[in-house]
Amino acid sequence: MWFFAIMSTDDTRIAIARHAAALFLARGVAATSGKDIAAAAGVSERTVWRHFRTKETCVEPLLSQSTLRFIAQMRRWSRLITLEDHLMECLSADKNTQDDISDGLLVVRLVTILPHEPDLQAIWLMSSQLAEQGLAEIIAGRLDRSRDDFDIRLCAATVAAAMRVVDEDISTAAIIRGAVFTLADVVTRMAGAIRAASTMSFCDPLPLRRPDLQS
Amino acid sequence: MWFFAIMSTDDTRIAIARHAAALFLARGVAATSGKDIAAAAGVSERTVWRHFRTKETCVEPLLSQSTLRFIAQMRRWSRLITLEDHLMECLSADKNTQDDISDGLLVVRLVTILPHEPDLQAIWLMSSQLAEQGLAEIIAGRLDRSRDDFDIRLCAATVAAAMRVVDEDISTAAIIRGAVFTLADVVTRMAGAIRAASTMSFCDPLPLRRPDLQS
DNA sequence: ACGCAATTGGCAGTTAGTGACATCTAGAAC
DNA sequence: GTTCTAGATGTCACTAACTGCCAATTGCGT
Repeated sequence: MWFFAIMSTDDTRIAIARHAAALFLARGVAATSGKDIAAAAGVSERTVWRHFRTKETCVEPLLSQSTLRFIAQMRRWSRLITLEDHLMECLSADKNTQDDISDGLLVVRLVTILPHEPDLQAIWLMSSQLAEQGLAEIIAGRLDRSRDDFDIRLCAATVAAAMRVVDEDISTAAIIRGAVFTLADVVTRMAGAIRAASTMSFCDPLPLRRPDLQS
Repeated sequence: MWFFAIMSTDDTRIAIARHAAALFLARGVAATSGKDIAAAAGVSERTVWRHFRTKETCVEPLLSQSTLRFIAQMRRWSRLITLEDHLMECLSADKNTQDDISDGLLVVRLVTILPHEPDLQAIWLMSSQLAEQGLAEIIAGRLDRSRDDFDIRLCAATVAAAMRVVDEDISTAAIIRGAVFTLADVVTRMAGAIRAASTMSFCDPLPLRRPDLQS
């Protein structure tokens, strides 16, 4: 029964990620050692290196977690619903548990220090690419295409890039300039950017697949 | 006169990058040590670490060199010329020296192994972001806007993402499947993707700036 | 020829990361 | 309840990655 075992390792992974993020935010990446992260997370240094190849990648679960959750929500996007309506659901239901909220804050704060921390920037871009792959499947599903089609990959890449830019813009506006955004604000900006960026039209209601083509 | 001195350091940087790329391609990143790279490049290990923070970043000059050259060409893009016509110039003039050709081949081959080498993937994405910044300036210049405008950054991000996808697609098609592309093929695909991805219209001839607004 | 500034090499030392093996924990079987 | 077992963690020795310091070299200006 490796299922529960894996859950627990994911727990330690995310725990390490949270403490690593806090330390990176407090002192910067260079001034934080693997030993520091291990001590803060209450595990041995060996355990840190067992879960992460480098100290920078320690924050990766934090970033990929939020994108994976978003992608999982997007998978439920009905073909009858507009992008705006579904985004509204995704981003409101997103704020579920207390952990999700504090993790989201950590991510937003991390995004604001990306310009000074090139190593974290690389991780951030990788997590954006994770979103890109997920989006490729979602868009492919909506348009009855393969996720490997060039057009689908192109569209997913531009949409993922647009979402990343909106993320960065909103994060810096919120943390650096103290701006406050309502859910509607975020949905409007995100949907607008996605619509502008998309190279194929998948944002508005689409005809249902013919039943005989589906399960 | 630090000018020639810097040229020489750039020379050693690119020399190290070429040998590192060759080794990464031959044995993979994990099986290549900093000592190996230093020996192949004919410099001391200390010199490698003086120029690069990690062994993975050793290939970065190779990637950024090609994007920087492309960006430099794009800066000369006249407002009276269509994207296709200027791309034709950029990509044909691109194949200038023998070094440029072999470097380009190295880059293309590196792109094909990105899926197996996550560390190199991060570098690749960073170099795509470098292109993004350059594109932001170019697009801003064409549209008389600031490179910091959200709309400009958004457009630059989507265009850079599109170019990256085309790069990846063409590279794998060429190396893995042995496809052959003419200059016209590449220009057509690249321009098509850029046009599809662009969120603002900057690809076609634009009215000249009024002379009194310019130098 | 000399001096200066920038680059490089050598080497000691620190930090990052791995391998091998013992220990611990928690569910499964009896 | 005891035992068995698989997976996670800890300990420790070790290699690879990387830094600081200082001497040696290079290349250009005077």
